Amino acid sequence: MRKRPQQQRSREMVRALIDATGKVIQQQGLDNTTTARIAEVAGVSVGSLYQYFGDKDGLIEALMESLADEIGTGLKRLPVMDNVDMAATVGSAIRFGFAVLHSRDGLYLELVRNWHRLPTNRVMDALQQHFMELARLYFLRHYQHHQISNLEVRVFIVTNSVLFTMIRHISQHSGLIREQELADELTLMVARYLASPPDTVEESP
Amino acid sequence: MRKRPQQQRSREMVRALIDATGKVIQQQGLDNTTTARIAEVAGVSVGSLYQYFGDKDGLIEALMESLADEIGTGLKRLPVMDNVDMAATVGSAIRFGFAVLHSRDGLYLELVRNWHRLPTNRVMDALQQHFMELARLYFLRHYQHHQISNLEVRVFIVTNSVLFTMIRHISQHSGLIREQELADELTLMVARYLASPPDTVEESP
DNA sequence: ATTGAATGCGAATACATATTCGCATTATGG
DNA sequence: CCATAATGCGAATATGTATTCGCATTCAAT
Repeated sequence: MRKRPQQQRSREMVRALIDATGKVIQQQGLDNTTTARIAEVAGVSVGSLYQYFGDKDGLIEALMESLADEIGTGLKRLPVMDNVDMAATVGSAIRFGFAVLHSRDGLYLELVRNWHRLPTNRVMDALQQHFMELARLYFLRHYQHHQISNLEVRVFIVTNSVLFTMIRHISQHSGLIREQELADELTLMVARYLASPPDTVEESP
Repeated sequence: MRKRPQQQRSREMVRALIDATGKVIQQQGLDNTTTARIAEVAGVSVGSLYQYFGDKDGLIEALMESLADEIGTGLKRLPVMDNVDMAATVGSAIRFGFAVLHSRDGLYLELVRNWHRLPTNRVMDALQQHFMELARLYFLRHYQHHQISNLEVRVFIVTNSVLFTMIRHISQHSGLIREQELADELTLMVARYLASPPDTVEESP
């Protein structure tokens, strides 16, 4: 952020600009998101935009940071320790994921679709770290008898698998597969995987 | 393709342009891939480029088509029916996936990273359809005793999970997780999932 | 009320890059 | 060889968009 807003009106403008950025990305897509349009939607001029954000990317970064907070808050509310049942726990996390992706009229969807050219990494890593923490707690509580030595790898796999399967489903497969079924199947896969002891592969029957 | 190349030299030029497109995307990234650079690398002029390709996207489409063939050929060579063991079969498919993503010096990686704004869908769908076919055959052969009613959903989940976990690993996590371990764990997850009967979730111990 | 700092403006500028077009060169059939 | 079509060229053009800058307006302290 180029300059720090000091007065009331400028703080409001910064807020309006960040909100407008989200709205424009959600409505026009990331590719058609221009500084001109953002300023217009925010009801300010392009010039003012550059008072507080070094460039367009700075604006987007600020948006991501704002959203990261939002997700963090949501994650902390997840009931992980209440359920003894692994599937139920995983299921609630997956439902939360779907809810986030569907919220804000597709803004999250557009952002994660373009994760590669955005500072999505910070959010993704935060998310993974959160799940890592949850998983650690869960296993400490319920699975003391068999150590999961490679929990990090498993959380990495599970996080990415679920996230991108959801995204692909929402953005392409509109209709052929019902979301409920997808959620159930994802839950099945993840719960079985996480509950299985390491370095053991079932033989085929 | 705007015009059909008739003479020898023009057919060679079209080939050179497609190859150059791949090379430039791989070396400069999709964002910095310009028609000027493509023409330069191909050793022809921009004007000539537009003789045979309506626009830049047409060129990229031609590239994708060419690569789709390459993948299709590779998939047909996969030994699916030889192994009775599910994990071995899944494992060989996953190794094939890694091999493709690593081939061509990161070209595939850059393409799939930007899957959303490219005609990757055709390739993705083809890939999924292939795996669907393989899965159907495999189950017909080895799992006649329990029907997998929702094979489509499962193949959808598995394909996307594996593909995007690989991509995330190759592009971000360079080092923290070894590729061998990731492949093994993915195999474990997928094999267990595909082998499990539908609508059944293990209770926690 | 005055004044200097903070804020706001948006036309003008800079830049990157896709696409065109008139002309030059090369191939092919007779 | 000639005539005609096919091919090839690349400077010039068109377009979209990020960023700047000189001037106008508003705030806040005295």
